[in-house]
Amino acid sequence: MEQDMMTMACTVENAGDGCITDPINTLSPLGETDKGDVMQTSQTAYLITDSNGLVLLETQRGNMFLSVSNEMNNLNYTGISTSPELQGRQLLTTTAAGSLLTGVQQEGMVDPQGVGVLLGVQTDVGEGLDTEDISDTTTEQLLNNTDSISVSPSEKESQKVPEQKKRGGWPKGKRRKNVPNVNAPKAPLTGYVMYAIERRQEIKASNPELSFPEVTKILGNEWSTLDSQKKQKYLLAAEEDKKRYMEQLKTFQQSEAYQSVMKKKKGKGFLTGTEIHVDETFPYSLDEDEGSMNELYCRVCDQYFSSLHNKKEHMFGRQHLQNITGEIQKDMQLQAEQESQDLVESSLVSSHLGNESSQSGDGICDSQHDITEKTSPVDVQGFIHGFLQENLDREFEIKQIRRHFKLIQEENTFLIKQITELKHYQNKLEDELSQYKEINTNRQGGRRADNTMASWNNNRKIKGVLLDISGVLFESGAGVPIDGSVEAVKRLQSAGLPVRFCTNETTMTRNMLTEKLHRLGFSMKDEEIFPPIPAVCKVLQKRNLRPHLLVHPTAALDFEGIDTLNPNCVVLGDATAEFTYHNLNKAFQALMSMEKPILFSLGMGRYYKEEEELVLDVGPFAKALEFAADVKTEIVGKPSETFFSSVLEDMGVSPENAVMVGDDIVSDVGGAQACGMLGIQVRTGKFRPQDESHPKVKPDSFADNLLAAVDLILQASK
DNA sequence: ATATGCGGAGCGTGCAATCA
DNA sequence: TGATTGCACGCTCCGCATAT
Repeated sequence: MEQDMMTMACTVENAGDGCITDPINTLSPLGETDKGDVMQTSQTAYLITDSNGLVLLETQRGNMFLSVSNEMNNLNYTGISTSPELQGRQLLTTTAAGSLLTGVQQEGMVDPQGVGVLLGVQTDVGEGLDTEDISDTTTEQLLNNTDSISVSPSEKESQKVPEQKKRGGWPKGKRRKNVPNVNAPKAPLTGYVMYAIERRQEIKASNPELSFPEVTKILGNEWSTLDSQKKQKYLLAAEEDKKRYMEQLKTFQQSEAYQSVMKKKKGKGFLTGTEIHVDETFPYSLDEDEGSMNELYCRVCDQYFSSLHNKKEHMFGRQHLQNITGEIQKDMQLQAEQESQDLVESSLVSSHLGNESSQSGDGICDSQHDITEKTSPVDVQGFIHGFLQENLDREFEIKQIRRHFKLIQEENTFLIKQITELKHYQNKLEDELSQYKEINTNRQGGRRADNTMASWNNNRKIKGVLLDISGVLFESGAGVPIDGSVEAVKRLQSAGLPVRFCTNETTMTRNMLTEKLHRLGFSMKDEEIFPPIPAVCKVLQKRNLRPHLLVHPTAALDFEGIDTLNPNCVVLGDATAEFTYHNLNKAFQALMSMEKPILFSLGMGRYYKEEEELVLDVGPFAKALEFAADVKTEIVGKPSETFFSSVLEDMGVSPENAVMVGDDIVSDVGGAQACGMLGIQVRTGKFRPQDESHPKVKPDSFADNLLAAVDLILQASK
């Protein structure tokens, strides 16, 4: 056996030179090999009986022979086994420190301080032993004094040549869950836990069949019923441990790693204070620099607590420390990875430059290499690529934002426009409302004229009066006289003023109209009523014209005696329902068939009021034919000057001494003014508030009704 | 939430055996 | 020879009971 060994005479005392580095955690039971030359102790340790106490330690990395010297003070590292039984068990390293020889130490053989003094404890075994004695004694002692030293024959056999472990398992370098940093202090143990640790072993030793939870149950029961004096011992110990923890924690928090993590957290926005400090108020100090608002918040763990107590518990707890230490480890890992990457990159660059250098032969010096490493083209390209990509991303974002902004702007513009329009309508409606309110007030307050005598008639003396019928004497459709109108007419007639009733009414004959007015309480002669039909009949007879009639069927009766065969003109009245496409087209065709087409319109009113609604008058239809046949309409009726002149002629009054009272600002008032008469607009009939600001016609006066107008007229007639 | 120690489930990986 | 399958291994996580 000895011949197979190469003595290296390397003392374990001198293990610091690097040949012994790896700790072994167990020393297994001893035994005797079947060959007799090696006392097999376990899978990991052998005592070699015939080699001066040579000890073979089989470690996880290999085997080591330790020889015991006569000086008893040194345990010599002897060499590597080359025997067939031990082939492949090459010694690599072992530290054989205290923990390694724990089993032996229990036998009083090994000083836990180190193997170097291992044989110093031989005093326990006996002094003056030779090497043979040593080995025998050692073996014996180990066999006699170690409870666990017993190995079955089958085990011996199987352990003679340890089975090679199958490969596989967890991959090298694969990341695992972060293990709490060993530098972080362990949380203090409670009194109960201390008691449990101590008692668990005892209970387990006496009742090895009990499971862990069962033992824990027993422990819990024991602790609950434990004498307070006995409890006090553990509670005090727990208090001491807490102090220990506080001290260690303080130190830990002052450590560079911890501070680094806290600074990093601060940089990420978790902390807002200007500096990190550790003081006696720990653990609150680190987290209280944000002010009392956040004193229940742990920024490291990003967690809120319902009370200071809970937070305090948390700050003492493992999770908080794990978060801190996790950060530290992450930091370290990142740093390591960065360094590794830098190394790879720099080697790549070096190699690249080295090739270039050797190819060009220009001999780039080391300093140049250094500079090149710092400004590595790999970095620059990477940076440029990243920068461009980032730039593209940002540009895309900006484009989207601009598009969105534009849409919102358009929407805004549209809304502003709508608001402006609505405001405009609102103003208009408010104006109209105020006008109506004013009118209403005036009506409630009785009749009112807007002008004094001096201002409205310009000192012109009234000698004759023309009155519109519909809308001034009575409301069209309703068929009832307007308040005060009957009285007003009577007053005019009583004053001796000549009165003529002018109307463009063409839906009934003059007789029918007179009868209607009489029924309403008015008193006038038939010839004082001036509808347009009698007037147009005079014109037709005078000019020898034969009309194509488009008038109301009733009004047609007034054309009795007028030759309508072979028409050479068209007479248009308020035909109402007879204004059909067919009839209008017939009139159009008649006009178009004439060599010199003539179109008479019995009035040119745009609309009038009937039963609370405005309806189309003859004007729009006359304009339609005028446009279609390209003719100029001759108006017979209001506002024709001829019409008004014929009325004035009948009265024997000059225009400047006559006044027209009407509800149609254009036909009545405007037409009269055009003839040189005065015009009064009454706020009845078809009157609308807009008429008071009519762009073309400015009445000489407004009056709420005929009665008010008559007041003005009678004063102006004096 | 944490400590205690242990056993077992479950997962991921690598390797060996097997098969086409 | 490559693909598939099964096994071994290393590791994590969980549960157990209890007090704090």
